[in-house]
Amino acid sequence: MADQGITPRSEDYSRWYLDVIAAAELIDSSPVRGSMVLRPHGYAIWEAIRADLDRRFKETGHVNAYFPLFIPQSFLSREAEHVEGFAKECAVVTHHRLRAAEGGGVEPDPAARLEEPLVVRPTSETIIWHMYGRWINSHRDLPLLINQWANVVRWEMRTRPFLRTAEFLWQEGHTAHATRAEAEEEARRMLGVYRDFCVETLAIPVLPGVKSASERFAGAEDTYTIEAMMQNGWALQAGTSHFLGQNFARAFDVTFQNEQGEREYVWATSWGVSTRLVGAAIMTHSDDTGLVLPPRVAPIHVVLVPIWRGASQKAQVLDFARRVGAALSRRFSVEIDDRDNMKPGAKYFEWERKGVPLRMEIGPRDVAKNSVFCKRRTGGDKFAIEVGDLGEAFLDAVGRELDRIQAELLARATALREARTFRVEDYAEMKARISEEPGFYLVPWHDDAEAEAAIKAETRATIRCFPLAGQEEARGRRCFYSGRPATHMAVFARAY
RNA sequence: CGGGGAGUAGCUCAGUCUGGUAGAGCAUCGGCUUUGGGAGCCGAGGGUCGCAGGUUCGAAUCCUGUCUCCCCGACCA
Repeated sequence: MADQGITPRSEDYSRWYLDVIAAAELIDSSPVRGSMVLRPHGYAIWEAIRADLDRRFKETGHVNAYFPLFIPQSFLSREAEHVEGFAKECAVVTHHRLRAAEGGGVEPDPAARLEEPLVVRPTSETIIWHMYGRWINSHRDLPLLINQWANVVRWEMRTRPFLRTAEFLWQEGHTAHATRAEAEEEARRMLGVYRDFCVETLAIPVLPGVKSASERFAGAEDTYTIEAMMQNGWALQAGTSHFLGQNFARAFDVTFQNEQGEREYVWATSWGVSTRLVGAAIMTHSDDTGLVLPPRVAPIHVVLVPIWRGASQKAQVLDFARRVGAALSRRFSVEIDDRDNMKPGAKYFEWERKGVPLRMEIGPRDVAKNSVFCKRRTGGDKFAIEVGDLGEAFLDAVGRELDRIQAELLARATALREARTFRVEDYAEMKARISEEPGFYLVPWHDDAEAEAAIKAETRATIRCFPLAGQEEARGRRCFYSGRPATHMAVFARAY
């Protein structure tokens, strides 16, 4: 293993993020610009996220399905705003066969040009609503609550591992409802599911809110968001949920017969989170030593490092470690690092880099005391846990340590966000501070797209959202920019 | 897509200016010795110098093109 120097956050935050990812062997770059290879340790984090969310989706009545990767080009033009939003970043398939090229290699066979080009999905509203048109006839077919786990492609100009890649993994929920109220409720319900997931599972505090018109999803009437704050004070949109009105129903002519026998357009929502969440977790919790992961998504919960001197100790220590490991495996994901070509200290550094929440050192002294010597990835002194008869009491004790780590991470992230959330009354103050003190700037705001654009040009900060909570504070106040009566409370921040 | 930087062994890099046929440390493999916070000794393997053209007797080195990565912008989950 090469030297895994990690640039300190204080020196270069972007570099630090890339170093952490490389040192933990989460991803590798691929030969194609902007597409990343998810290595086993990185993919395992996504698998944990997916398993947890999938359970939450099913608990709220959704079912999974799978729609095709390829979308007929003509579908993208059906909804005017939608095409405008995505046209610039679509990959298009034009041929279905290669042939040998002159001078070696291969090239698309001109004789195999597709009659209609196929777009690699940047999102699936169009093909899904095409299908919904065939499935929905009566109010008895509604609501239709479908989710899919898939990859999508958006040909981004600038990419960043996990946070923005040309191809990424995500889930997209697409629901159809009989009434506006029901669809709006669904969009908000799923935002709540995302919020709960981020807080409970990823230990990331998030701010739920509504997007301003300029940040709204292409084709949506309302876009809801959860905004997270990274350690450098920048905002990251961690998930979105859209109330799509009847836009896609009209574009794809999806109607249903209501109880009075009248035909009506269907009301829609869509909502998604992506592998960006892995990046959010990394950026929120990791430190200058390397990756830190919340136990609930850590691929390995506990690593056991046996320590011995001489062959007889080795046999004794390994036997004990394996019995402890077997017991822990009943409830946790466990790794026993019995490599004999590495000293214990080197192993500690390696597992810390990889973000394993809890380490147990097992040497002759621990065997004699029937305990394990533990260290939490979040810090603190080493401490012993009695293993007893390797029963439930031991597992409970280990579980409490993991819960404690989970809670510590959430508390730290919450404290950082609170320390970096600023209430500001006038624009000059934000403009002066935001470079040196990046964070969430909560301000009274008179909604105005031009003013928003002007602020972005001057400060590079954008409206991340109008928080769902606390909008009543805007009443009777003046916009921090224009002085006009405030229509909203807005959060401005630099964003990824 | 514009501006800047970088691609040489698994990793970090030297060699490029001044063209002469590839090097170090770490990692890897074998052996011995080690193991409570980044081990030591001995030996070995490993590179069409990102790729494609060009100049030249000869190219990692000079020229042109191209791809990928990183940083800064504009665009975006």
